[in-house]
Amino acid sequence: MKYNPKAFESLWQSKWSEKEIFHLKDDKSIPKYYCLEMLPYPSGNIHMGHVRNYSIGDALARYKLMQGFNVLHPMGWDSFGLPAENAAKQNKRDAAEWTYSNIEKMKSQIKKLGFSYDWSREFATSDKTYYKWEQMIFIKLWEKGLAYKKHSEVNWCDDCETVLANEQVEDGACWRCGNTVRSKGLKQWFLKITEYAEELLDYTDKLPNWPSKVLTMQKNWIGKSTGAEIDFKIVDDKDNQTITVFTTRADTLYGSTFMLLAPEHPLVKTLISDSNNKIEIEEFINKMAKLDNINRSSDKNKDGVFIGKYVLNPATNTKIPIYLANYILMGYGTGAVMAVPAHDERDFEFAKKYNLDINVVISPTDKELIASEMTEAYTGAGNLINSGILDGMNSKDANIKMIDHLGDYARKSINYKLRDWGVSRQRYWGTPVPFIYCDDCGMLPVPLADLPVVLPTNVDFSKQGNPLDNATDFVNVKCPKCGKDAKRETDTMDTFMESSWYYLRYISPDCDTDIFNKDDVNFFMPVDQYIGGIEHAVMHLLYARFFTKALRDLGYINFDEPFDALLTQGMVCMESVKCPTDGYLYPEEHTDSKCLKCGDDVVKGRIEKMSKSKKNVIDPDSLVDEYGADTIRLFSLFAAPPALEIEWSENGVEGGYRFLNRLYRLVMIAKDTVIKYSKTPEFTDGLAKEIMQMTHITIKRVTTDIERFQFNTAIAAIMEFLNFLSPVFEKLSSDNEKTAYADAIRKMLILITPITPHIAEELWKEINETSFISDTKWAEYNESFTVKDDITIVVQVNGKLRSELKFNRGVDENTAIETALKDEKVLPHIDGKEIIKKIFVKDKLISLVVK
RNA sequence: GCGGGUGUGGCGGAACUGGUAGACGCACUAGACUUAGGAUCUAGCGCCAUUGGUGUGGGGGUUCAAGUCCCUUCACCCGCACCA
Repeated sequence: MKYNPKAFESLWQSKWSEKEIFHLKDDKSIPKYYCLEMLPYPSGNIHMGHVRNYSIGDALARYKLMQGFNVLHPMGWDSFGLPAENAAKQNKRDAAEWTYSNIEKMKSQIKKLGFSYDWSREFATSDKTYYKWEQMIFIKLWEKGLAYKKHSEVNWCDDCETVLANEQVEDGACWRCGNTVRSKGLKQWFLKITEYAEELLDYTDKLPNWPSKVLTMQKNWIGKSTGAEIDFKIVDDKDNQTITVFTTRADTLYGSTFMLLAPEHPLVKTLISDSNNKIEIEEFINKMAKLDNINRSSDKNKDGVFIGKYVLNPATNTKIPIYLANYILMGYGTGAVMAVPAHDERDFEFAKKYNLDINVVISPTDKELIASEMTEAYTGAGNLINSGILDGMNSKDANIKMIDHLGDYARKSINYKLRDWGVSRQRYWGTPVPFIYCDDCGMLPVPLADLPVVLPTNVDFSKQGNPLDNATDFVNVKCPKCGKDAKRETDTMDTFMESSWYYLRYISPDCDTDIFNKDDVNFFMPVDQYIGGIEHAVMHLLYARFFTKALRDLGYINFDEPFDALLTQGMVCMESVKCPTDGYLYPEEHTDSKCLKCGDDVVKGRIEKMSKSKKNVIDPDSLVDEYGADTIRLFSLFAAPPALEIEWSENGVEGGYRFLNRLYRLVMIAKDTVIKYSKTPEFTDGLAKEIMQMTHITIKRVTTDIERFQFNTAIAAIMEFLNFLSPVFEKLSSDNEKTAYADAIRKMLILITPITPHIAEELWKEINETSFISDTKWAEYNESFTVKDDITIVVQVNGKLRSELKFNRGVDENTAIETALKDEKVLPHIDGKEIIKKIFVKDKLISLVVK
């Protein structure tokens, strides 16, 4: 009678599927619970990160189902993207064929883990029945002015031959392939996410169930600064032009001794037209133009050039020189800055390099600043000096007064770092942007009746660039307005578009009359719990929030935020082994200490995120074959709380397997008793009472632990319960004791169901239960049964633990303290001393202070 | 540099509102059973020593009582980074 998961796991999976017990119920009177895990990219194989993500989600979804919620727990595939296209190119396989066969493979791997997905809602985002509606959303956004096309400098990856959103550039490199990103001018589609900057920021304070880390990252990404725009008159300008700067420190205007412009600033061309060092200036501009944004900002050295012109500082009315500078970005603010070298580090460096005036206008309280002696800018707080009307004020007041004082020359202004989302990709395997270009009628959306614009198959990958450009059948089209020959847009959409609204489509995946069924979406949204990796903190999670707000404003939905609660699970890590000469090694390439390739000593002990390049990947699929799904699920949840990283440990997995073995053995030994004694036990005394107390204490612990996602401690509680029950079986004598024991076993199986559902079903069947344990009602506890009668009161003397005393619960203060004062372990510490304080904490502790 | 986080046995980690630090698991030690097995069971297991002392990165503070609260300091991890 050995635990043999292979004998029954797949059997139960088929039964669940056959009886559709995880399908959403068509009944809006049942309270809903939407549990969602981030949908995977179908690379072809699941990895441990998936297993962990889905084990967490599944434990929660199953728990909620057992609690009686109508649980929506879907799964699908984020199936557009570059790898399919690369496979098509390299292996001459059709991208769709490659993608859908990967989906089949991954689906069978996921299914072997026994997750409670409602597979009837499954879709792939590359299905035309999905992206049809994405095209419709795109057109609706365009109609509302939230999608537009413009020429722009974009981040370009030569390796992937595509544009990257700002969010997809990491340290100047492509987030996908790591290649250095360069700037390139292209006509591009954008979504106006900046229109929602303020609301997206505002709501970061209204998402209490999101990790603060994610919210902070989004806040920083949106990057709001409140300040002012100030106009500076250009000296001796025939057109009386002004240059507008953005500043957050209008209070320091008296200290502004020069102005800085971005080399691309639109006024530069006219300003330098009659300059006598025009050649030098143009050289500088060309040098900057060659460096792209990324390379320019990675060089922290200050570089600039004087353009021979001046503006008037509107506060001091003095002439100050205009420079071009490498660190001024055209993309932020107005591309022009009032430099205040005394109080800005960058401006200070620049002033030192070019020998420009430094005027102190903020005086710290503890010292006097002397411009000529300063070695760095003073950016701290202080009071205004050398600032005329502002003298003596603090920065905040001075700021307001300055703007006010300047009248028409200044106005309050808000700036964001957030840029509009560039969604054009010059790639094949993505959703076609549904637009048509007609020489006569201009750019037109594809009529809604003609959607979807279907991605063609059999495109030619042999030429450089976007294969769609050469797909003549696709490109050549009649103008929907005038009927003449026209061309299709060949840009496809960023794949983050698909993941921005898939959670809505799950609710009515077969809806063929609209994007989704609005009533159902309004009922089942928002997602109650979203679970996924922290790597999506900014990109996906910000885009999805934006989509939700945009769809709300288009009238499709009536809520503001898509995800009520977010859980970001930690990484799955594993020890890596590195050889000084041969790099990372697979397990079979080294012994305990030596590299089998070259004989060098290996470096072990570094725990790193599992990745192919570090050769420290464990394949979940083969682990499932070896131990069964339950063991893998159990260990994934037991090793650490969900938010922390876990270190995969073979020994730890074995430990989980042993536990399931012990569970299986005990239930098989006790099963006849469990079957025979099926009534509710009476809460009396002795062993029966003890068993019942332990049962109810465990139910309480597991319930509260799952509620706060502490699956590790929930499992620990069940382990303790099993450790308690195992030796008790042989001690059972009375009927009530046996009834209490049988009840305990049943409850234990219910409690473990969300974590290890297969063994729970199997043992449930063994004790002659005919229903599925998976949709059995969750165990409830009686608070009064969780309270034990005998308690231990600890005695501290001067804060040190001296004794433990047994009492009945509720013992009164006097009795307890009197007993403590006579206790032989306490006496030596109070003998001959004066007791100056006695503290009594009911049922817990006595603290004596003696002198 | 800015922002966020984490420091508890040999290891992963417990400890709700301050109230017996180290639950549970791994590893380890000893023993039992043995057709010798990396199975199972029993016992032990923070550190130092003899009663006892000491202990949650370091230092200080509040308190009868601090892993938990306050100040300070160190180390590591993550995110952003010339954003005016």
